[in-house]
Amino acid sequence: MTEARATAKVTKLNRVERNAWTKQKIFEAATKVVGKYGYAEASVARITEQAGVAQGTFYNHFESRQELLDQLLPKIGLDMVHFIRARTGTADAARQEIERFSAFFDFIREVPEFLRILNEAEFFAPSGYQKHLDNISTAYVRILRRARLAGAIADFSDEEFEAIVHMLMGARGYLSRRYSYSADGVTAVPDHVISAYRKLMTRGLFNASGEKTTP
Amino acid sequence: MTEARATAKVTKLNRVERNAWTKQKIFEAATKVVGKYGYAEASVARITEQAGVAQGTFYNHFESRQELLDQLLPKIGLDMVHFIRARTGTADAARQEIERFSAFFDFIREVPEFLRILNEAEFFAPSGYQKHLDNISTAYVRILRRARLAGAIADFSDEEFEAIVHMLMGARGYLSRRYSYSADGVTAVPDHVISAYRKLMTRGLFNASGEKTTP
Amino acid sequence: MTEARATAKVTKLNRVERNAWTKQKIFEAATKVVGKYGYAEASVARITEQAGVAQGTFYNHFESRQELLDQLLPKIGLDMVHFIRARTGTADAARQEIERFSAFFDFIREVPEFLRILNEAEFFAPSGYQKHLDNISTAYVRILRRARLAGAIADFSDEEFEAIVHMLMGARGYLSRRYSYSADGVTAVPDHVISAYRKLMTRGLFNASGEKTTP
Amino acid sequence: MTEARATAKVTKLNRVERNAWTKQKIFEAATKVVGKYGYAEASVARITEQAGVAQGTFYNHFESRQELLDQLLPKIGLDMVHFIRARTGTADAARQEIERFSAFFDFIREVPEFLRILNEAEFFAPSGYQKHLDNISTAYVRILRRARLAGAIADFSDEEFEAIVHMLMGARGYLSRRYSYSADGVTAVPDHVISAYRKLMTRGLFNASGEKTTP
DNA sequence: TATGAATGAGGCTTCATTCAT
DNA sequence: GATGAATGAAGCCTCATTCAT
Repeated sequence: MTEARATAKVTKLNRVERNAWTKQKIFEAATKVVGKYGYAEASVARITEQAGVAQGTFYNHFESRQELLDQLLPKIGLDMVHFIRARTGTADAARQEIERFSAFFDFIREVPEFLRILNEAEFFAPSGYQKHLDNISTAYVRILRRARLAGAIADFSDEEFEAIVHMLMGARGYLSRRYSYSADGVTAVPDHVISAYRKLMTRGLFNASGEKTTP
Repeated sequence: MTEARATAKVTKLNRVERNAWTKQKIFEAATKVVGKYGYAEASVARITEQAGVAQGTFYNHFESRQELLDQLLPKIGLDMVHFIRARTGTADAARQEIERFSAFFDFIREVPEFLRILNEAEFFAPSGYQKHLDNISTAYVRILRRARLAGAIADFSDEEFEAIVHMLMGARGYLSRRYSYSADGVTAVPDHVISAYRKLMTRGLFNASGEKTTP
Repeated sequence: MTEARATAKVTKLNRVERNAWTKQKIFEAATKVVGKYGYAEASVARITEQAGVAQGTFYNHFESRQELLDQLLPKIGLDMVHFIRARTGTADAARQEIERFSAFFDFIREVPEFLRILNEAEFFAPSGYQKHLDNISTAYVRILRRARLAGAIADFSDEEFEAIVHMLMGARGYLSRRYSYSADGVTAVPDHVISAYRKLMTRGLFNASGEKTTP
Repeated sequence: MTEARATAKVTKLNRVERNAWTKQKIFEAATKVVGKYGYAEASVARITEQAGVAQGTFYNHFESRQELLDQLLPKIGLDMVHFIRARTGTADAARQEIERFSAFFDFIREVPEFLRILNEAEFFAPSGYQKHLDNISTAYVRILRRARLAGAIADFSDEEFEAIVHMLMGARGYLSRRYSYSADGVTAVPDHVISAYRKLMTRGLFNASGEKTTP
């Protein structure tokens, strides 16, 4: 009895693992395909071929093509959050913002598919996009609030924070599209872009600590 | 102007005029359809039906569906430039920027289709999108340069201007999507959004003349 | 008539005629396919192949596969009504009923596809089936009423007529399935079937004029 | 009895019993599913889900989906025969026929799935349908023969009996479909239907003893 | 130039059945 | 015997584009 149960458990675990692995394969294939061809060209046929499974298999793991597409961005978005958090030091608030800004572009180079997945999601995976936006927005506002508490930001209301965060996200998006796309991959963001961002932020948002104030 | 032409009667037109008239009808139909359903749903069948012409007629005026889609944004984009220019006064540079920012959202309410056409163009009409971007970007950089010449902006290089412009466009796009969409049309942008934008600009970009500094 | 048109040569038809001709081809193909394989196996691919047109063409003439299937029975059903009417003489009511009964089976032999199209329609083309049923039922009830007026039937109410009609239709369906199907087509109904029907009707429904009353 | 077995607890069954129990569960599930959704929607997935077993399990008990579907009607058909027999009294032949007719509709209300299973079987489970037909037909003919022997029916040959039986079955089928289906279940057959049937039978088939003309 | 039917590739999804565990 | 993921064929439908009238 005990033995039987034991082997049953192992078998089941194996099954579960196999299952998860297949799903993971499909996920990765989708990431690659969407990253390379965009959502519009990410047909189930293409994804499953890339994953090396039959088309029917797809529907053992996802209700529909859309369901997968909607899960794509939030999943990678979390990876991004962790990545950026790990790259943010303990300097003052303004400097941390610059670090986050830079880390965002570092992540894009690390996960080249991310950019396209992010940018197109709004129209091809709206519900996934919304989820991602909420994830990022709330985290970001929390950061700004903390900075305000610490005295690094003055004169901005919570509502204004939310608007600011949308501007920042929008700015990053635009910049990344303008400067990071290239024929064969993603390149570094030019220095002048970062310097422009720093100026805008340190002067416009933060209590100018990020810039060496000329005496 | 689009509207004027559109509402003109179809009376006694010669061959050339009839031709242009038909093309114009298709253009307007496409604007409506894309504005309402998005590029993805803007099939040739739908557009020609809305225009009241046969499907085949479409290909007498456009090489392909994509060609029309690519022309859509640049065309309306110019309308927007004119609209904003007409709404910009002669105040100081910082105030003018705020005026432009507001005028942008006014235009969105005036031409409700614009928002969707603009936002989706990046992915469904990339070449048209690029053209629009260039149009706007060069015009905008020219404005900033003039402001710098006039002493309203200091300390920004031409390259940085370009980056700034992209950030501004990105910010507007995000904000418009966040605050302007609504169930039955486009609503006004909340005041706190405009105030947040003003603070960011007047402090971060311009030589703080846009804010009345309380003594 | 359907047949006449169908076999007409395709010589110099104008647009409208060509269009109707194509639709007719699809109709006939569907009749053949459903008659031979049943609705379930009547895929659009099979029908269009039989019709000699592309699959896409199908949807220029019918909204959906179901729409065609639903039109099939009522269309042939009308042919049947005409056929039976033409074979009904001017004898007394009871004899006419027997004539109709026989003509029904004659029609089945004339249009062998009819049987299957009729029998399966209830489940595969319910709305078309309903329409056919209404067509037949109202016509039949009218006939019975007239017979009652003429004194050939007594003692049946209108409601009972409706029930009777359903029984008659059901009986025919069953009988046709039982006796008319065969490996390579449809065979004649045995005499004893007709005689059984006659007895049931002339004694049960009509005022026994159809039988030579033994003195 | 089916129901009794179905609701029995799964306690302490040996191998053979467990096996039969599983098969029975699948049977019942199929009955429910086909009764509710029809054969066409009765996918193996749906049936096994309803039965609470894995899809693979299905194929340990049935060669194919079709095999199960073909067994469905004959099985329930026998239940029906028993049911009707139990409700048939010892009155004269004509009255018994009316009793059977009524009992048929009673059974439909008792086992609501039966109607759909019966009606659709002809096309979705033809071999099962044929088997059922043979079961019923032979039993019915035997009854009529006995009535003839007893002098209740005259003037019908054995072959004619068979035709009559098919008519009766057809009539019932039609009537049940016409009068017994309803939005939320099966309703009683209207009185005028039964009266119409009685008239047809007592006059057309039997030696008019079934109708007592009240003076 | 205008028309609109014809085309056929390609998309998403379902499903009976198999098979390794 | 039970399980359930994997398979791949097949189904319906959409749509940009072509072409004869």
